[in-house]
Amino acid sequence: MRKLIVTEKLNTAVRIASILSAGKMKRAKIGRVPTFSFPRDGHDVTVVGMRGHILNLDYPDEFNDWSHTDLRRLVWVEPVKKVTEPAFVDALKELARGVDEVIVATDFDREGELIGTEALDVIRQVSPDVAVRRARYSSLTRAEIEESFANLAELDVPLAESAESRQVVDLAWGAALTRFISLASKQLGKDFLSVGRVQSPTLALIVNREREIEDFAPQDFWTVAATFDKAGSTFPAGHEKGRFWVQGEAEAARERALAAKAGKVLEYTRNEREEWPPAPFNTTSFVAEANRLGYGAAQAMRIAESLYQSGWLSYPRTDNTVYPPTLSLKGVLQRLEESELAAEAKELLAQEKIRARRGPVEATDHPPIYPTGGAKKSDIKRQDHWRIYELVARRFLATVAPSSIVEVSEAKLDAGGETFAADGYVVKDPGWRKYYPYWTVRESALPALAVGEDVPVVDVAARKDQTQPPPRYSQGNLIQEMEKLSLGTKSTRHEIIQKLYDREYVEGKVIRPTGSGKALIGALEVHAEKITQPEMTAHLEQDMDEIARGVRTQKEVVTESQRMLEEVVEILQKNEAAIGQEIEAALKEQNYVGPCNKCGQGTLVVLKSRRGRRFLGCDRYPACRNTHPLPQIGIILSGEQPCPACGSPMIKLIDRGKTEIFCVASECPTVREKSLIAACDKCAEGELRIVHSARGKRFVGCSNYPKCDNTFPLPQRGFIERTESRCEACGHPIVHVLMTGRKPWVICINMECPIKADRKKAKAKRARAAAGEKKPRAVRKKKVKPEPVAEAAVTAPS
DNA sequence: GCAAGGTC
Repeated sequence: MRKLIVTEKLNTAVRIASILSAGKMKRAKIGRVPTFSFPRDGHDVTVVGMRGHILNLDYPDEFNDWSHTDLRRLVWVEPVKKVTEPAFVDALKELARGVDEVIVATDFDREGELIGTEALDVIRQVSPDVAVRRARYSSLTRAEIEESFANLAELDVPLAESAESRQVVDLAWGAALTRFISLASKQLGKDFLSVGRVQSPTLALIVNREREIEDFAPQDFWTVAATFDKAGSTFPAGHEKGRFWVQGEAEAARERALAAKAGKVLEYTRNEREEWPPAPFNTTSFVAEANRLGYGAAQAMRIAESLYQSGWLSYPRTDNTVYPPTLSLKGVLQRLEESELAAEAKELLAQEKIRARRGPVEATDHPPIYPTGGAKKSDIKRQDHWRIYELVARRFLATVAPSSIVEVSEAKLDAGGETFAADGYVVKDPGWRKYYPYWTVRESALPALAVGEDVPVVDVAARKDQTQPPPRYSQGNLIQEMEKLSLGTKSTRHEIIQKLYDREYVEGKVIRPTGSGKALIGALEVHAEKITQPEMTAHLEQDMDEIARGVRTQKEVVTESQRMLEEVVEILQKNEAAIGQEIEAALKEQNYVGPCNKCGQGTLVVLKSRRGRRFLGCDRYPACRNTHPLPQIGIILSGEQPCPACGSPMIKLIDRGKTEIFCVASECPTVREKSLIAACDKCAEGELRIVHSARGKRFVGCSNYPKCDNTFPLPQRGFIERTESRCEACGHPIVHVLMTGRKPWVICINMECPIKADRKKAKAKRARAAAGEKKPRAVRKKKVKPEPVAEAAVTAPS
């Protein structure tokens, strides 16, 4: 008998084949698709792994023309299944020939059931009467795989249908509303505007937060803080009341406390407290943490997937925060002994018992994200990949490390009838913190006090403060909020956020909605509220459960949804003109910078080149061909006022909280002044200026480019200050690099400067000497910060 | 040129 086992992905195919064949499977390929064959119990068995969904729902081709499709009709069109992975479909068809039994062994979840059904549909085209069984496993351990293949079940048709209902509903709502909004606002082709069950409520979160910030009325309040002195050590204590809303009351409290000269200790406690290690990483917590290091959600996932593919990390798409008992913590530590973190791994291996922190979510999909191999920096060459690997490896180390022990003390003191609270927080034993340096703690000392004793008052101060609006979302916060609201899945949330950026609905590291993002949500809330609310997902989930339980049919659920959608489309169409105008106006305003400084008739607007680079151009193109380069990072807004020096429009650039206004004209004296380094020493015609590459890196280049190709690299961080001096050794310009809290760094811009070569040699010599003496060198941790900020006006060579 | 869900 011939049996075919179909899995969801290559990895599980390899694993299942090697378990069932005791490692003795034969590898082959059909086209580009790997297969694994072996004999078992007298049968010929072949395992093939797919690539997730191999089919996708779409409308028949005659509905492809957006401008000529009646939307109310589109709502009721039955979508067809189109092949998205032809190589896998071909391979399945070939494998289906002469097969007696198919065992669906895709992931044990709703989508897995549908993915298996898709494969089966293809197989049945070749072998209509093939027998079908289902293997259900929730982890890829030998025991569980053996068990699931010894107790095969049946394919769960209603479960697959529930997933298919989701596909139909998402496509209908997504396509109808996306087309409507794009047509109404005349944004067609690559500039289309999209709407969806997950993306629109996510965008609404951002827009609503922005409204809260806009509507926020800050309120003044005062705080009163006293400084006490216990035998020479002073400590601060805040007034118990916290915020005083009336200045006079704060002042009165301050004066009463000050007049008292001493505070009487009312309460004093001191306790040692255990602080547990952080929980193992699931996708959400990993992305949030990587985001704190400066990585975008999509970028962090891309790197994690790449590290998974090359065997350094476990599967990065998981909800689980509890290591399964089958994962050998000791084994992982032993592999890390081969890594850059060998010393840390050794220390943790020496523990009497190795146990891990359990996280709040225990799921069976995949283990939490952990390092599957011990990597050295030379194994992972890209610095951004290395930092992600190190983050995951250190997180793992922390989860198996001992608790941190801290001493927490609290005191209450009375001074002149006013009560003050002081607290101390001191790390006694860093425990896991030693292995996980990403979270810094703020320690505060509180001297030991005795209840009833008097301590002198050194000072009492009242400080004015203001209430703050809620903060904008970071990508990390947003992904956590999405998880809380069940918006999207571990595999899609980062993609949804990326989509909001791609559509230019949002911008910035600290996420702000753009004009079009606000206008879109504004219009949808009024006319199609459902699609802006997370509850739509919750309802769909319920419907899917009911289909899976056999309480309702796919047809019932889909028809009901189509009816609602038809109503929504009707309402939208009635208001099409107004909705379109609102969004168009917002788009225009969003891209407007000022009047054209060349032709005087058109306006300068932010445009995108074919390669996605943004630049300023005149809207009278091609009559006026005026363009100006723009920084590629940060938010671009109109500077509103014309440049005082040359009268051209100005731009406001917001990047990581820093706002800068500068003139768009690269020949403007204000711009030249900011970017000028010195006269070019190569061509004698141009001058050397700070310019930015396409990827946002700054360097020094000649203004005579492309005639003169003189360039020099620059440090990517810090403010570059021009000097009049030239290098004594090579004659190139000297610049100062200014960073807060550091002395100015004086450098010659020439990388080949003989002085630098000498220094390098000396450093190498020192290093050799140190190695020769076998002196253990302190590990110097490099502080790595996110991508550089462009602080000079951009004058890229044009 | 639509969505969201898998996976690379």
